[in-house]
Amino acid sequence: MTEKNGTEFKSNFIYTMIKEDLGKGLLGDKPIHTRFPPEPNGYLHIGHAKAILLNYAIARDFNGKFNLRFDDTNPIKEEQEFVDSIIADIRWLGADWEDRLFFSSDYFEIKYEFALRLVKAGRAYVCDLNQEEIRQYRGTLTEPGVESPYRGRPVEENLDLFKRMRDGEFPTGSRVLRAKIDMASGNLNMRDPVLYRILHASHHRTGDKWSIYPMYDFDHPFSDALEGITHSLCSIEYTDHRPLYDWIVENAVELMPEVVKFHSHQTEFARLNMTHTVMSKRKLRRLVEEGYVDGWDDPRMPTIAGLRRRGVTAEAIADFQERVGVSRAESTVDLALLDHCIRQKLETKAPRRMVVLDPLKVVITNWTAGKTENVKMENIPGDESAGYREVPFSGEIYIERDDFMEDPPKKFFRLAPGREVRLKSAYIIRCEEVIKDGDGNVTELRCTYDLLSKSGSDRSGKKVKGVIHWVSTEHAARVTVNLYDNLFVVENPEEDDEKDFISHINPQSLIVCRNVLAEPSILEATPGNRYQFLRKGYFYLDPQPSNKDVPVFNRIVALRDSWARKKK
RNA sequence: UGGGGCGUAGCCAAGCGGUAAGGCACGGGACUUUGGCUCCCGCAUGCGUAGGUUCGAAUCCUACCGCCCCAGCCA
Repeated sequence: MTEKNGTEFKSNFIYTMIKEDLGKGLLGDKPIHTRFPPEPNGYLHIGHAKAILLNYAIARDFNGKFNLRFDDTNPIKEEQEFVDSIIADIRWLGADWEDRLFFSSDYFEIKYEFALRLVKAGRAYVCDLNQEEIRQYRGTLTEPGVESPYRGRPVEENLDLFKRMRDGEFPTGSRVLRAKIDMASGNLNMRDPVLYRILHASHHRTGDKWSIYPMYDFDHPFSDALEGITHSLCSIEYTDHRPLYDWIVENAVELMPEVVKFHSHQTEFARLNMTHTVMSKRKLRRLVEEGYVDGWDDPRMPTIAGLRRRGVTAEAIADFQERVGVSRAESTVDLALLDHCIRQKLETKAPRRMVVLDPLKVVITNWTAGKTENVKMENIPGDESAGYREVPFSGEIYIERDDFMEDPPKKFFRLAPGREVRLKSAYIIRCEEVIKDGDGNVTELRCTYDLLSKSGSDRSGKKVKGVIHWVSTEHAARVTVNLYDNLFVVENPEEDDEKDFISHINPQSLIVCRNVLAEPSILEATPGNRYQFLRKGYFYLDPQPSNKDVPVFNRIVALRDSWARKKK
């Protein structure tokens, strides 16, 4: 087993199936070929990432090919803006389609030819029933359908009508082309499904060339077969469509032998759901349109664009995808798993910085007035190659407000009256006096430091349990920090059908901290930089802040905090 | 009441007739100049339920139960 080739250790039903197909020589010398088929009508989210990375990984692991093909058969819903964002997102994720970027609409002409041949073969007919009538004739879940009165239309008449549909002679919605299959089938998809509808609409790629557009069930299998896709993966809800998929491909192989030589097969797997978020396009759109978030790329959104802007790495998403696995069982993955993957990838890569989010002033009373001393800090613990930096220390600093407690519980080992704590990479200080304002709020701590306790050359003999971060007041840089948290307070915002999912939004999903104090080296941050703010979490320099004067850092994910958990 | 799919730990998920992998979460401990990281330990006499076949069943058979999807000229 090697790192690059995952076929040995990835144990899921799809890999198993492919290995069997390969073992049986089912593909001849044809390489494994997958595809990701997005409809350009919205932004991609992490659920799509699962599909993208799965398809891509299969191609990579089996030395096959991976296509990107836009399913653009409905001009009314689709836009160029979305093809651009989808391409950018997939590229960022690292899935490589090489030179195989396709559009379903590229094949409109050959598909039309296929439709013609179906008609000639007597397997498709033009139906004049209106939408409502078609619905009624289709029957119900428990009752069989009734055959359309146009089902027996002669081939020549069908041919004539279908050509005239293409020529734009008839109004939108007035006629459709249907497959002649089985109106009594228990599977509604087989009750003479619509193959083409009349749509006088301008398409983002073909313009006004067409006035008929193919339906998914006709278009998708044919496009797969045309591209030589060996394994066509899709989500579970398409399971019912598989007989129709096969019907189309079998007919394509028979009727279009000059272009279709391979019978692709559809395999379904469960789509990804995650706790504390929503994944449906409709709900995500509502969040954007009703202003609950700042757009599709808001860092709280589960969109690829949102995750990217938050600072999540593509590497973490790929790791997440592999850990989640693939199966046919409906599942909702704990967001904590994604958080774990994010932290794990950043642990050894993100340089450390000291940043105080909620400051409490500390004056060191026995420090020489006006003196500044530089202390040396490692950028990444345990990684010499990441180097060191100098951080200025002085007699007035800020520490995190919650690193002090006036009346601490037994296991609290940070600062408290009379207690000692180490200032990271500097000295041990003792809290001598607590200063409060008129309302009893702590406004300042008076401490003394131990000259002998200097980090790296400690001769004090003291052993303190607590180590806290700090920032020298005089040298502090000011930055803005966006603390992002789960968008929803409940695990499953969609659980209750009665209650609008909006009501579960976390009012604290974004806390903006302005005038946050940071060690001066933070100003060296350049776009794309990720840091660990000591004891706080991983942060990403926002690539597109609204205010360019002050750096804005987005919290990617908080550090694990076993103290916070213990407190509960 | 038709057709299809799915039930293995709190959440994912291997397992394919030989006696329940792994990850996350959780609990405990060690280490620690990040209450981080790392490292140990623990965590299903049990695989939706009930029967049956078998020397042996999560795996095979039967019946039941529960959840999800399908009646777009959306994908």
